[in-house]
Amino acid sequence: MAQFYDTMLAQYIKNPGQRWLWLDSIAEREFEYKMISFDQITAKKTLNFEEVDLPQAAIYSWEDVYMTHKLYQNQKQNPYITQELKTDWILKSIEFPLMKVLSKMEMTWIKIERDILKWLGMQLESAIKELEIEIFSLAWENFNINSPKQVWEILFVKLWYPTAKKTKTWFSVNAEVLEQLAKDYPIASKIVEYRHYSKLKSTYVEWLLSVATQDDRIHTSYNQTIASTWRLSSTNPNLQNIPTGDGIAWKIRKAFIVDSAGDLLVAFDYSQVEVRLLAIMSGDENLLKAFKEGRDIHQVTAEFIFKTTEITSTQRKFAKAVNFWVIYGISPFWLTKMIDISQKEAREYIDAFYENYPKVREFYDATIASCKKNSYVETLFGRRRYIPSINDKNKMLASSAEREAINMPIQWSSADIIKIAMIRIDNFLEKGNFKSTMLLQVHDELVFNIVVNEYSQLVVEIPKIMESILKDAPIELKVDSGEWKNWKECK
DNA sequence: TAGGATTGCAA
DNA sequence: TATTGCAATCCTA
Repeated sequence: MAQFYDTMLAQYIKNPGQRWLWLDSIAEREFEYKMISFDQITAKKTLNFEEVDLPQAAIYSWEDVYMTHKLYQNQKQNPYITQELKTDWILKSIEFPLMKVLSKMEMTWIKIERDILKWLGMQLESAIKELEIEIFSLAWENFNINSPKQVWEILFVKLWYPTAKKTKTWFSVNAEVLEQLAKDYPIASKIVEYRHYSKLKSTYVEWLLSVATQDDRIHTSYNQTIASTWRLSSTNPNLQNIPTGDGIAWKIRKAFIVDSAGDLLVAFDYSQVEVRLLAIMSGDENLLKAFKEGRDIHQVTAEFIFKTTEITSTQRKFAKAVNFWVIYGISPFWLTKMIDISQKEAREYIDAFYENYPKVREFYDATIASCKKNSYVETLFGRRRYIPSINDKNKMLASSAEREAINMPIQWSSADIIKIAMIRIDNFLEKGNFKSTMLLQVHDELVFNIVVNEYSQLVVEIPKIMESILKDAPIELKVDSGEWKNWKECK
């Protein structure tokens, strides 16, 4: 394997929260060296680089090379990037190889069906028009519904509706506030509906159409050094936030189609990675047992909490929220907000959870204690994140740091798992000379364009690779998959 | 015209 | 009173 190294990725892995990772920012920060900027040398881009005086261009280029090398030397001596901390391993085994996989994915364009989007755009357009008329008549005047300020004026100043004021810097009129009002005032629900449709129209339908090429293909850029969680992010367009909802929203996914007739679009997604990781990392017997028996984890938690095997759908919903709480570390207050229960009940449910998954509690206590002592937590793969605020005198800050400390090792380990899976799958496809291609990554989901005669093999092999990332774990990960003609049907 | 504030979509 | 992202729109500076 060819040797390669990336100073930006190394810098990022050291501190994913750092915002400015461009070479000139790092040079200034680490070496107090101010590099010549591109703007400077091209007189604010009025010149092409070829037109720049050769001596100047040479110095500019020399700086790039020199500083990169200097940074590389610096990183090699940095105690953080050593074998001991596994950072070196993560760079060589995950981040660097992933670069190649991502570049391939960026060059492989996903196809869309313009007509579906255009048709959808028209549907949305007429729905928006109708709602606009209704809203204006309910408000007794025309105004800009997209302007929060004007909505506020109409609802609370002109119409004197109860000031359900939820302030940040001003009065909020977001969906949550409006839905409260909607019980008594139809205009509020109309505005919510209006916003929903116009969101879909401008952010998805129109945006996708505008970034699509002549031959109806779009591609996204994956950023490997943006997220403070070491996850990927996607831009131009962002394909990681395409709606999944049930209404008109899901029709957007219908527009993502196969490359050529006969192919299949297949999505493989990790099922409940976080809870499985919690089981693996805490070693909790009851949690592990539930997974070994292939049981529905929310059902199992519900049985623990409500001490019966006859679980209603509401009880399952509650249990699901409790599982959610534990993984994300949200407060009991939030739990009462998500499901309609008292704080006392929320406490009881949470206590019941810990009672029945005792090692989860131990794991959390140990994680928090170690974070308090060392100011950092680590993921399964040894990525280290410093959370000094855990020892802050400010109680709010400290407790939010505690939540972060228990949430991070679980949630962020999954970012590595899928990255490793992507590298292995790419290897597998390359070695076997497969024509099928990896198209998208959406945090815990991978989408492929699969050529029909490779289907039977890949639909077995890809999940197999994804599920076996953690070799010595007591339980395997689980991947759901299926065959489809467009992305919408993947769900 | 740039950028903050608000809003809402995903995992 | 969970986290991380990207993008649209409005509106002020």
